[in-house]
Amino acid sequence: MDKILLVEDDRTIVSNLTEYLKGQGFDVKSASGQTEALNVLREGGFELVLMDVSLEEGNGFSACSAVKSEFGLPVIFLTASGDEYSTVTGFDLGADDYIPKPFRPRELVSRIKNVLRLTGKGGGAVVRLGNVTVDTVKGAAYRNGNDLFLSALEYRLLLVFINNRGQLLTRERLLDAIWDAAGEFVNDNTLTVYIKRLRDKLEDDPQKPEIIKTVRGLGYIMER
Amino acid sequence: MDKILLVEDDRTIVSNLTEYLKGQGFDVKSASGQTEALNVLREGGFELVLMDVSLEEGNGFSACSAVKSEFGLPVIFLTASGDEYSTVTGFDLGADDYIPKPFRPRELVSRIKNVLRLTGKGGGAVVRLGNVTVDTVKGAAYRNGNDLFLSALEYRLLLVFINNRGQLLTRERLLDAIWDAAGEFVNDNTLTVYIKRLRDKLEDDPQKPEIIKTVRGLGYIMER
DNA sequence: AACAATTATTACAAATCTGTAACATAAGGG
DNA sequence: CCCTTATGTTACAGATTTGTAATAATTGTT
Repeated sequence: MDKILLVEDDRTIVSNLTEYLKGQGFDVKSASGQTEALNVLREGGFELVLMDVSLEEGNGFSACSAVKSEFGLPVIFLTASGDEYSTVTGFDLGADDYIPKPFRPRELVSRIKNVLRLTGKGGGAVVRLGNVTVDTVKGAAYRNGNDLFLSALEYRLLLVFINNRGQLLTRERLLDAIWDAAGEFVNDNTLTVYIKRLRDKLEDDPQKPEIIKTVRGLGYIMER
Repeated sequence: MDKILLVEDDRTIVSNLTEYLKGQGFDVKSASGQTEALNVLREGGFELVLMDVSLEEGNGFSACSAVKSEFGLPVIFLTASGDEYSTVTGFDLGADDYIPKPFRPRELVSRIKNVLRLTGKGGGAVVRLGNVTVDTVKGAAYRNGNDLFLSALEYRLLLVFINNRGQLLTRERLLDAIWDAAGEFVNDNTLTVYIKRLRDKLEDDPQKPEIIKTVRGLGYIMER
């Protein structure tokens, strides 16, 4: 399960939170200060950092930047001072959420899961469409686990559908999204051909498309 | 600037928040209930929905699912009841943040910007590297605003660097990330050539790379 | 059923991508 | 400074991508 680092110097809080979060299925490590935190992070495998901003050495904010820049992990601030200044500055420094103490453990878990989902850590950033999986972190699409080796434009076209799932996309809008944005002028049929190429790679039965559907006279739509 | 829909039936709150958010550079529209909200959303162009969960018709939670499924927009709940139940359920239904009333306007703005950043709406999901911009939503990279037309593999290689910024990446790791994952066996020099191709497109002066740096004997690193 | 309009399919050259090899240059150790 | 090794550069052939055109199939409407 997701591995979390808790940066907190209050032994009681550490022990309580650790126990609670472990009970919720997280793998929890702790560190009592910034320096220790960075050392523990180097052991690798962490998905998120929970950080008390009332830390003695430094002010927590600088530690946040350090975590972000060296490890690229999401950070949630826990703080006693629920004042406006801290909130704004915390977010400005790249905190992904901010929870004033006292907080309820269940809310903490909700927010942890939420941040993991939003940041695409903990197994996110992947869109599933039937047998097809699109991983925008890797920039690749897979079908039944096999790399589809989409061409650059096929991939871009697929992203347009994915980012507008459930919405009808007109031919014009699709053409604009891929070709016109670059100031190209292409044959109208180019889109039709690309739709076919995508379907041939994505669909189980390209003759009966389930992923990219035609809405005659209007355009195409990707079902959710 | 970012276009936001405020769903709230209290006229006073609507007028106060609208004014404040407009002052912060947001384009704010409002709706007093779920049905109206969905109609307004159909006018298009929205980036985020702020939703009061103490709405009369329905309970706000179902409206959240509707917004998510039909428009794919991030939703922030505003609520009078800061109770645990609402928080958990709100996140479960896909809310991207949850702000109990009363809240400070500045905190609201922070959280809006944060959600826009995390969800990649509002011009987010874009990574800037000097003159180069990578938009993983569009699946494209730009230099001074011009599409670089990276090939599929060039783009994938770039993503590996971006997702590991500030970390040293060995040749082996890079080769694995792009080629070995697909079970390919390629010449070791293939990577060197791709590094050059990327640099030729990304760097201002490919002879003096600033974005992808060589760490002799160890690998390559993308600076932050 | 006949028709027009839309969408799908196929095939094809030109452009680009991809991997390799051969050669060039740069960096570090003795 | 010389030598070795790592990295950079260039050029090339084969594969793939890309856009177009010609043709076929489908759909909805008379």
